[in-house]
Amino acid sequence: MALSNSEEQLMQILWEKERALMKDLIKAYPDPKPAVTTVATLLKRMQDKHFVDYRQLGRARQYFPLVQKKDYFSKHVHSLIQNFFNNSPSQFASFFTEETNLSKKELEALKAIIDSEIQKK
Amino acid sequence: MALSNSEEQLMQILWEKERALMKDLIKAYPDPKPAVTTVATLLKRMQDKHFVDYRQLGRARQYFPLVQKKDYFSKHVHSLIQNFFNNSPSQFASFFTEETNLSKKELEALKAIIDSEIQKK
DNA sequence: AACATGACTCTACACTTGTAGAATAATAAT
DNA sequence: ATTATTATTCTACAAGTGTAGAGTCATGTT
Repeated sequence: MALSNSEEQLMQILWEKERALMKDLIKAYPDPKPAVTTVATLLKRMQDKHFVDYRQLGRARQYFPLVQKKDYFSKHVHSLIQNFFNNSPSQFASFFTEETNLSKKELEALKAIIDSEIQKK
Repeated sequence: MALSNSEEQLMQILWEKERALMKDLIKAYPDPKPAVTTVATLLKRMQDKHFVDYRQLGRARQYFPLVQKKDYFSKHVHSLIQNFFNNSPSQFASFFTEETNLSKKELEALKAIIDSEIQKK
């Protein structure tokens, strides 16, 4: 099951911190901060969904992500590509390149990456 | 306000058809097809969200999208980039290139596109 | 010892989403 | 005319989501 929006936001914080106590999480939220109970509820739901777990450290819990940001993200992109580009990554890529306003420098960098990928083939 | 999943699915059909009557929509759904009333509900909600409108054609309604697939998609990608790549399109691009398994041919094609984008700068 | 603090669980509640039956209206087919 | 078909609106309901108060328990503080 997928994360809801507010769960995903919390997940972002966890990915950044790698592991965190409740107070760290609250601290990381931008204003207006949610109530502690709200975050607790989200964390519990995220545990049910197997996205988060924790370790009991003394009296506090240290929460940490069970899913890598990279993997999570990867699924997103793939479903985007599937839904919007007929499952064609290259179609997506060209759309992306034209739409996103990359600077010349960024484009050059990207080209270099592509070149190195081509080498690998 | 954003489209929900099932609304988005319906939107895909509409984008493909450009305009469509109820029966066309139902026909376009894969099995198991939803009830007509379900689609009607979705359409109404989508109208409320200003994603869809219709023209009365005789006794039937011809539905059509108010939002371009391209624009809608663009927002998605941008928010992905913002959430996952710290707002750096080039970071995203390199991740994408490495993750998605593009063939050599696709990579070459992509490179050509990038070249032409560079020219424009 | 008494109280304040922090973290967690329970409970709740309004809103959204997925899904569709019932009722209605209009037209098409017999 | 009677009936079948199709599209629409109304109503509903379970599940999921966003948000948080109340209560509890352990610990830190005075």
